[in-house]
This record gives sequence, C-alpha cells and structure tokens, in this order.
Amino acid sequence: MRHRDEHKQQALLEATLHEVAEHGFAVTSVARIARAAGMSPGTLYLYYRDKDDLLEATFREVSRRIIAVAIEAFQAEPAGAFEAEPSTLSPAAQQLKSALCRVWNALVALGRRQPALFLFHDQFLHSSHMQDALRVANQERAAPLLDAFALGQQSGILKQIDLALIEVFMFRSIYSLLQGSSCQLPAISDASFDQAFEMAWDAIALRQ
Amino acid sequence: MRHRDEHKQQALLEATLHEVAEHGFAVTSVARIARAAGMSPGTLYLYYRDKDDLLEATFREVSRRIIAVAIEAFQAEPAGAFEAEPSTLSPAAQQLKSALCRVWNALVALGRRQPALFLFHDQFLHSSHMQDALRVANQERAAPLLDAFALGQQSGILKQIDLALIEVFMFRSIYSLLQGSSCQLPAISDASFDQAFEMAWDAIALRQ
DNA sequence: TGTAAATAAATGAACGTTCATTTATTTTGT
DNA sequence: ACAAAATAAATGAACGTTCATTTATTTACA
Repeated sequence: MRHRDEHKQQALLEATLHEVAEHGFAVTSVARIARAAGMSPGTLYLYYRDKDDLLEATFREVSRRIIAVAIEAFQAEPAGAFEAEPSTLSPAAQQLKSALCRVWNALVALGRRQPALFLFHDQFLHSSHMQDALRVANQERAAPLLDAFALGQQSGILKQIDLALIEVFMFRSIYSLLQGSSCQLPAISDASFDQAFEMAWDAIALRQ
Repeated sequence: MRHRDEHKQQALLEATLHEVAEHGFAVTSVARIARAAGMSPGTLYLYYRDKDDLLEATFREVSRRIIAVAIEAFQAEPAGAFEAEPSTLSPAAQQLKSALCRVWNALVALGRRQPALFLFHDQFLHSSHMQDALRVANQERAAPLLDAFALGQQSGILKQIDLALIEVFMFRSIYSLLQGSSCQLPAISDASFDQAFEMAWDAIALRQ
C-alpha cells in the first residue's frame, strides 16, 4: 500500500490557519486552502470529512498549541535568582505571581512570533462555528492552570470570584492588545505588555 | 407618488442585527435579512447600496447605541447620597470611580436587556469587515470617556499606561462575560458582574 | 393616470463537493 | 528478478446549490 502522506494533513491545517488569519473567514474557500497547501481541492476530502471538519480541527490544534505553551511556562522552574525587590507578598503569593508572569510572557512571545495563531483563534471563537464541546476540551487541557487559580483562592491569594473572571482578566487582554479593540488600534509596545501583566495581577489578586 | 417608508431602512438594520446575533454571519444571507424585515430581497437595494453597506451601517448603529449609553451614564449626576464607606480614595478618585461604575452598570444592563447588540458587535469586530475608519468613528464618539481617562492619569489617579490598555481592562471583560471565553461558558451571575467592576478598577487605578 | 415603490423572477458568479480518471506505489506469480 | 496485476492516492473538471444582485413587472398612491 502506498503510504499516506502524513505531511498533507498538516499542510492543510497550516494552510487553513494562515489563510483565515491573513484574509479572513469570508474569503477562505476550500479552493484557496487547497491551493495554499499545494494540492487539488479533491484531495482535501481524503483527509477531512468536509470544510467544517477542517476548520474545527484547525481550531483544536491552535488551541492545543496555545494552551501547551501556557502550561509549559506555568510548570517551568522559577527563574533562579528571583529579583530582590522588596515585596509585600507572601512567598506563596510571590510564587503564583511569578508563575503567572511566566505564562503571560510566554503567551505574548507566542503572539508576536506567530500572530496567526491568535488571529485564527479569535475569529473562530467569535464565529458560529464555536461550540460548547470545544470549550470543554480547552477547559480540560488548561486544567493545571485552572486548578492553580482555585488553589490561589483557597490560600487567600486571589479574590473569591468566578474562575471565568480570572481567565478573562488574566488572558483576554493579550488578545485585545495583539488585535486592537473597538476604539484603539493594536498597541503592542513592549512597555504596554509589561504593564498589562501588572494590571491583570492587580485585577485578580487580593491586596495584602 | 408612493411615499418611501422610513421604517423600512430601520427594519432592515434591526433584522440584520438580530439575524447575525442569533444565527451568525455564516448563514445570514440577504434573503434571510429581507424576509425577517418583511420585504423582498430587491427592496433592500433601494435602501442600501449592497450587503456590505447594510452590515457596516448596522455596526455603526450598534456602536452608536452602546457608546451613547456609556457616555450618558458617565455624564449623569452622581447618585445623591454616596455610600459612606470608609474609602482611602481622594474625592477626585472617588468621583472618577463612581462615574466609571455607572458606565459599567449601564453597559451590563444594556447587555442583559439587548444581548444582540453585543453579540453582533463582537462578531463584526473580529471579522474581516472591521476597518480602521470604523474604529476612528468609535474613538471620536467615545471621546469624553477617553478624555476622562487621560485626565485621571494626569491627576495621579490612574496608572500611566497606554489608553488602549485602560479600555481593554475596563470594558472588554463585559463582552467576555456576556459571551464566554475560550474555556468558560458565559457566567452572567449578578455577583460576577459586581465583582468584575472592582477587578477592572484595581487593574487601572494607582494604589493610594 | 402617471410615477415611484415594491416585488417576483431571472442571472451569473462562486461555492462546497463529487467522481471518473490518471498517476504512483505495492503485491503477486513465475 | 521482473512484469503484470492490484491498489491506493491524487487529480481537476463538472455538478447542483446558494448567493448577491439586476431586471421586468405589478402595485399603490398622488
């Protein structure tokens, strides 16, 4: 048997990601995706059931990559010599804050390195393709992070609020900064990103 | 002469708003909009140049309504007997905070009363229809609010950060709460909304 | 009745999808 | 080892559908 080209499936996914990110959902036809992936439209259907299947698979993969980067940064070893800033935070709070700061910086770096990931993710998220099942899958993947939030609340480090609120204040701002809001254009100066993490932390942390 | 029905233009706009909000951009055809507005597809072209023109006009109108509610709340008289909570804030800071709280509550109330406004706004904002010109128009309309942010910074009440960051932390969370994020379903409990404003304030305000 | 509004029908382009065919690889019989 | 046969992958033209838009016709008001 001729062995199925494993790269083709990946190529289609990558082509979908970049076509949608660069030209938008509206003009991303099957023909365009196939051409960008270097094959004919028919071949696409050997690897994906239909267009929706491909779009959904792309969202799953994009989500997987983003969350993987976040989790990896979260579980990484803290930077050796932690700056000796005089801090009013307890050791546990400091540890959580620096872990979240690592996640923040990792996501910002990812967003600058591969803006297409966030562009696609946001377009899909706000489209009619988004389903609860996809949200649940993301929730499961992000579990270590969500667990840490819950623990932070029990330890009196974070405010006693709906976890959804923590997620929103901690992470949604990254998306908005990368893509602009309804009034402002994207403002991705280095300074803005550094300040934004402190804002997010102030939003979710209890004052000590 | 048969007099041109002034309500038809408004009916088309309203139909577009609700069709997109309820069924999504993907399935919102001209035929559906016209049917929902109680007329035939051809009639639509007497009132709007083409489909894009109608979508853009709807976005402008939706933005206008949302911002109008925000500005009105912002410029409203402060509630007579301001709660005598012991506050560490200066009078000026207290005044700004309560004004922003009015805006926050007004937007949340609007979002619950007319979720379609925010659903449409968010879908359009993340679509390929969004243009810089529309952003600028919103910026001009929201000027009183943006000016107050700048003044708050000069008075040492708010953090010295890009205005875009203030907008994001103050207002984007409302959208996310109304529509859910990538992990969480929408969590619109009363408690969440009340807490969310305090989070937003903590994010943007300098500690005193 | 004359004129503008409204409509239903018509149009053509674009879309997702299919499928008969071709190309490339593997298997089988000698 | 080598054709021949079998099989799977890839192709791209063609199909039916749907869409936004235009045209031809009817309706309704002055």
